[in-house]
Amino acid sequence: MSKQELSIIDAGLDAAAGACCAPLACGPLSESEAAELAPLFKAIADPVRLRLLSLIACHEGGETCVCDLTAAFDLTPPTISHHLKVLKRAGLIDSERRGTWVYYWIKPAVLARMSALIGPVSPALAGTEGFPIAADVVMGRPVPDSPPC
Amino acid sequence: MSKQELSIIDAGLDAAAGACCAPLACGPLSESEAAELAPLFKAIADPVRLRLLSLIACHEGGETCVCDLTAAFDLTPPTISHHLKVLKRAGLIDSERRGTWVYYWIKPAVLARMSALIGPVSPALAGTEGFPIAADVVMGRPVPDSPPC
DNA sequence: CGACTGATTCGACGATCGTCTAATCAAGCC
DNA sequence: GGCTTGATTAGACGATCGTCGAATCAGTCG
Repeated sequence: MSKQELSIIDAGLDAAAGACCAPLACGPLSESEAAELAPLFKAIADPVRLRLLSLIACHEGGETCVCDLTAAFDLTPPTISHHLKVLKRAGLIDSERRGTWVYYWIKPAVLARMSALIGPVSPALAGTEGFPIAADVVMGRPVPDSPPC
Repeated sequence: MSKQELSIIDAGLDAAAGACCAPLACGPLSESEAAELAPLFKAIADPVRLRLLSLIACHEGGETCVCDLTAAFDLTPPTISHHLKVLKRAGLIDSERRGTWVYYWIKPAVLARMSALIGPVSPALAGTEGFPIAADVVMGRPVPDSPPC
């Protein structure tokens, strides 16, 4: 059930990323692209989910038992379960039941694409192309000098 | 008015980024770090604001008149104004009145740091599904090539 | 000054969100 | 089979969010 959601997401991201070198900074996002991208950011736009994500991401072995996650918060198990569901529906994590316990792991692909969208250029390209934003980041003001695409 | 908010944000980001080489994937976010980071993502977790941001970011000259922005949506001026305010309060954009018109421009620094937080790893790894994030060099981050946490 | 245009603030409305308790499902063990 | 433990689902509640119309503020120009 989360599969087609994922494909939709991927399609959207591909569209957004494929159009130009620096998705956000270059091509104005279309209405539909924005509509597909926004839920991804909404999924991580919560302190609890942000911490959940980082707990899962940094756990050795790459996966984390739910019991370990609930223990890290002052919230009730249902609440944690709810947040995990939100993250999973967004395609940021996946899970599997093994015996009594359920394990969650992170899916870095979507996260990386979100990162690439906001951080104007993918890290790999950054070195070769001298992309604007990385350079003028330091200053508050925009530097209108270079046309990205 | 937005000044102290900004400093708070910067402090939070510095704390989050300074603690470790790969914020999300390495150090489990503290409660307070998550509390300061989440609003940043919430600010862009809306289709309209995402489009606003991209419209401003990709506009030639680096700044955009509000009138151009409202024209790009089916929403009323007050609504656009509201979204711009949200983005500004988050520290993602700034504005200035010049005569009759108000111009907005993007502040790439915060955006770049958000990007670094969620996508701290090279995209090569991102393609492979499933496993954790080897924390390595980040795009813009001045990570001293020191111990990977 | 007074009218006009562009942008924001104010209040109100329905919709969504985050959290909880209670109930249910899943697997292991007496 | 019947407990026990771990995790999720269901339903309810208050809080926050996105949008609007109306009113207000800021400049410009007759």
